[in-house]
Amino acid sequence: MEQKKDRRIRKTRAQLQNGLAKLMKTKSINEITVKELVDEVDINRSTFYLHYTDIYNLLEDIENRLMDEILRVIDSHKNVTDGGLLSIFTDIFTIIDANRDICSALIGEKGDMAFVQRMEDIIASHGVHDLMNQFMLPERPIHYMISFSMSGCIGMLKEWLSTENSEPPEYMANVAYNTVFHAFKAFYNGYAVCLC
Amino acid sequence: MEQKKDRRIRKTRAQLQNGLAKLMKTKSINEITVKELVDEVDINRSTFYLHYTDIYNLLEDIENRLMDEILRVIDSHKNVTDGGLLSIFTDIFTIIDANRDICSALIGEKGDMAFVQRMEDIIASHGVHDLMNQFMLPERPIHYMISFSMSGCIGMLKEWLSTENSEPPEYMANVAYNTVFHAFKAFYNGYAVCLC
DNA sequence: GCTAAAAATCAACAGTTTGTCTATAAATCG
DNA sequence: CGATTTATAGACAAACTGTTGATTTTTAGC
Repeated sequence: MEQKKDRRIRKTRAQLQNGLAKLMKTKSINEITVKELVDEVDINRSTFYLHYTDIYNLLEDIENRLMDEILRVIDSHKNVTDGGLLSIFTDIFTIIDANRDICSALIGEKGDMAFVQRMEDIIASHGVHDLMNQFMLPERPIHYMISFSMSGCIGMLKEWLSTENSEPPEYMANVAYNTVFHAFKAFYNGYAVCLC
Repeated sequence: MEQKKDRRIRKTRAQLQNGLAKLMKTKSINEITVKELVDEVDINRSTFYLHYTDIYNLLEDIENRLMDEILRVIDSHKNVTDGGLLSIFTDIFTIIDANRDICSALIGEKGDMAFVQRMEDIIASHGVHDLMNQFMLPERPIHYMISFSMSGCIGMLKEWLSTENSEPPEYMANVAYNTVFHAFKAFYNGYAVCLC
């Protein structure tokens, strides 16, 4: 889809994206001005407006790149029948590990809730069927269970990103998968006695 | 602690806080200017700077009010020995229900990650001991489990706030408590066979 | 390599918001 | 009531914004 375009375009946008990621490590997104960013990466301010409308539009572009990457890898083995959720988790943790800087900014203290929401939606829409097939669960309260699990995974992710030299992506994918799996299983078994 | 101060001060700050909550329903916090807010509530711009340094400082004040309210209720029955987590959940869901407008803004799509983090920390620091006592869990991976559960609760909260005429706070507290409880229990039972 | 096209730079512009300042009017509490 | 505190009003320089037009540089395709 995305044409490769002019080399200058690719270079400029990469500079701006990396520059924003760098600035976001020192201050929150709302404090970052266009002028400050273009000074940082030594690009003319007019050039910025040639590509983006404002800082948030640039951030959107960065998020889209990440999302595209994740979606592409997920799609690449969607025909795998079993272990769907585990392999999706592995993919996501791996990609995030490769983009640690920007991801810790996006998911951290001064992060972007909309991005987190998109992440949750992706996991939910691609991974939940896997669990639905294993447990026959009633429609109603399962909604809360899904929200719980997806946000829970983000929480693990957040914790993982906040520590240096942390566990490898594969380990994290395992922990996340097992936790969600057991949570669903417990929910399934305990549903009749504890809820409603 | 908080002196009641002058009536004018209370009135002005309340106006600004309500005005921001109202504006946050239509646009994200970063797009809201001081000028726009004072026009909305018909207060002189100089007056705003008499109380707050900027919009984010005002938001901080709002969050602090909420946090104080939650902490006060939690403290009020900390001497209760059992069912600690459940009663904390009930308190929190009740207070949030009473402040639905501002809470859905803070936790929603364009919300404030720092606020969410504070909420998770409160639940974790006040409610986790309750679970620790019931399950003897190893120190290490339990950290991820705690993050998972706390973020999971926020996820439920988010889902709950996003729907009109939703379940009563007591019901939600029950669902959240049971989900966390069973997740921990499953984690405890399955730990040896599934992780590490 | 040459050339037409595209992109980056530069300087300048009006418009807005910001934060601070003074002086003045109004409201509060004792 | 009267002293004190707070809100208002207007003005100010400073910074950032978003756009424009003219110019230079780089690119892709032949």
